[in-house]
Amino acid sequence: MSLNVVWYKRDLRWFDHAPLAEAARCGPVLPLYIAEPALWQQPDAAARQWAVFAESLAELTEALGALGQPLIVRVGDAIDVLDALRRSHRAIALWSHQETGNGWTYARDRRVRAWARAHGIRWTEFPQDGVIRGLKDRDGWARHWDRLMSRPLIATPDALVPLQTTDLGGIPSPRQLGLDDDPCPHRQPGGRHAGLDLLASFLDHRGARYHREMSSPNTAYRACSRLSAHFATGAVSLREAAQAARRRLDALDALAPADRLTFAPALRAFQGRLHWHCHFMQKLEDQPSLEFENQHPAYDGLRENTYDAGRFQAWCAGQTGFPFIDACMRALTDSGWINFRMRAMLMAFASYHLWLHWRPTALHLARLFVDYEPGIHYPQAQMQSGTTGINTPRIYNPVKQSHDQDPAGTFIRAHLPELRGVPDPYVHEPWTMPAEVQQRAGCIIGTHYPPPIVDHLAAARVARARVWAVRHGAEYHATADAIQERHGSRRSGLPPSNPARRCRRARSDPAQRSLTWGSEAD
DNA sequence: AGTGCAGTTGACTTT
DNA sequence: TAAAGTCAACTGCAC
Repeated sequence: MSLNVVWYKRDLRWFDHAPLAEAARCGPVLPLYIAEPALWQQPDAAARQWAVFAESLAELTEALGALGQPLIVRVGDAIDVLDALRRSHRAIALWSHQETGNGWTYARDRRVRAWARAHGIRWTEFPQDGVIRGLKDRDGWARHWDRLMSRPLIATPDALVPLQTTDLGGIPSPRQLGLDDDPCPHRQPGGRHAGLDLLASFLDHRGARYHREMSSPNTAYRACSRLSAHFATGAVSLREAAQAARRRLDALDALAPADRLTFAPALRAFQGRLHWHCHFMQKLEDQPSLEFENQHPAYDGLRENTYDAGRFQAWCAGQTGFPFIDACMRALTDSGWINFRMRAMLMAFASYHLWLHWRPTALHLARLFVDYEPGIHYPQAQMQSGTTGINTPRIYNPVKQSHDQDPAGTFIRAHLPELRGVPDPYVHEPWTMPAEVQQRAGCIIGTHYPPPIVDHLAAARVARARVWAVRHGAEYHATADAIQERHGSRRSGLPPSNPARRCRRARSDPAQRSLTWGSEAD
């Protein structure tokens, strides 16, 4: 009988885990996590993400140990580790989830596939999160997702046969993986228990006004589920969250009408976010080049040659002179999380107002997100930069957003101590403070806080003109229609410019408007 | 009390 | 998920 190696990647749980359950039915299981230094040294990786993984791994090994066989942890290259197992055991079979990761994990999986084939090792991969590998056509995707999400959750094996393994290995430190220091004082904890606690409190009370409170960073930290980090590590399965939300929605009938009336739309909004989470991952699964290249090639060359390192530094440091932008960036740096709308604003501000190419800015955000999910990140980064070809460019006004989302300046003052003394009328645009008010506020513009790095109205005007000039170019629309056909949601998105298809679209489902970026299934 | 006008609001379209 | 522009309906007010 062969030894069944369950290769954990970003599915660090023991419940609703198909590879573990199937492998356990076939014989003895060796649960394995390979901490790959080369992966953690990629430019999108950061120690804060590893910290969440490490906490999840600690719980995983404890839980598997209770079943009979703790997790075995190895540090090194995946093929070196797997090949060592192959050589020390008579026969092995490999079990895992399919991973929709970045280009590096995609290449690693192809290497492992070749290695497995060369040695006659069976590698069984299970789909995760409703992402379909080798998808030819987006039609019917939403129905497929609904079907997958309503399948029964997979039970944890009753017991695992203990192996006579000499060395379990330990969870490596960030330094062992080559990670730099990455202080994140308000990071949320990793691990399945923390994830299940969040799910329970979100469905019990925190999420009651989710759809209304997700947009402002003043309310979002509490009112969003904050499950995104746990979906990224796989400590909680998307399906168990979707089914818990479903059950909660069904149970709302017992509530007083006043509670039901807000909670029901909130839960439906949450379900929508879970759907969009996978919708975006499917995009990167279908087209891994979205991590590196403009989705629509007509935008090639638009920003590449105008890159301004000083602007990039100011944006990264939360020193652009726009208080709301800077407060969002500093809150994100401090906690590893910010709500979807502010992520979109930060990205759009960098791409439009500062005219920075999305690659370096997307990598910076990736390193700040404890819930970094490549399949959501790159399609979103491109969408907020106007390079997809299928989404209308949306340019956020940093001052208007400030008034809308933080009218009293609470969030700004919480994260920009240098602005605490600035009176209300100036907190959104401190550069308009007269000199004597600056004196009294203890905030001299140019000394304590920078003047705005750009004239935001003029910068938005120029950016809009540049992007629309590309859209009006010859050749643009034929390519855009092809992209819509391949990637566009069948529920929403721009109507194609082909009139025949526009008619067909008009009869399809009502527009589902919310989208997700990491978090919001957060 | 009706009319004309400026300014406002909201729905809808365009970029 | 944005913001600006357009247009029509509406409001307050002077005459």
